[in-house]
Amino acid sequence: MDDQESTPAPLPLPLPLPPPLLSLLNVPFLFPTSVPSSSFNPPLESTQNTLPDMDWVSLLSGLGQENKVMIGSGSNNMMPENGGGYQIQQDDKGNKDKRKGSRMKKTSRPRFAFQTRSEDDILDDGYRWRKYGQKSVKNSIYPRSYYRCTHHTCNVKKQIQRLSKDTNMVVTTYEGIHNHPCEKLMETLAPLLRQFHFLSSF
DNA sequence: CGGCTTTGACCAGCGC
DNA sequence: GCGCTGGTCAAAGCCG
Repeated sequence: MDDQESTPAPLPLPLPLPPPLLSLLNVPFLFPTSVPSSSFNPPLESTQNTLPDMDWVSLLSGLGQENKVMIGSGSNNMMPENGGGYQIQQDDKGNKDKRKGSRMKKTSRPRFAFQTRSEDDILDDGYRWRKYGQKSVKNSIYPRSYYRCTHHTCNVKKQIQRLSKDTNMVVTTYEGIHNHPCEKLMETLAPLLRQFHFLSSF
């Protein structure tokens, strides 16, 4: 049913790319484009440096702590490989949820959580999202919002939650990989691609 | 009128 | 087994 379950491992990229580009490359990593890169903060510098009021386990759950992969810090902390986010994976044994249909809580899809400093809850990552739920969560005065990609064949979800102790901080968790190009990006890049194609023909 | 948000209800996982 | 919690559904309402 869900053909995203067999997604290949993320490609190591030399530079951090905006989400639409990463999506085109089928790389399950996103970082905010609507905030200055200088204000971007990876959720962890190391596994010890957790946010005091952020329930990361809960936010990234559905997998259980034993299945959570925390990637250490590195020189390029924009990259998930270098600690720019959590990558959540799950082995076959972990997928023991017996729920039917879309109420499945546990998935084997990759998850990435990113912390951004922004006044806007919703980061413009180039994709269209439809909100399908909002829940108040424990230990946070702000609710958690649930979004789904509006593309017909795309099943990517994201959760957005603002930190109660640092109200400028927004934690965005992406689940799954877009299986379609970003419309906004394609519109933006079309002239550039044409130019590139023209120049490369020489 | 279609697409989206809001929001209460429902359901399953988990800890005790 | 029970209660709490998180994730999702779906009806109702809003908006362009």
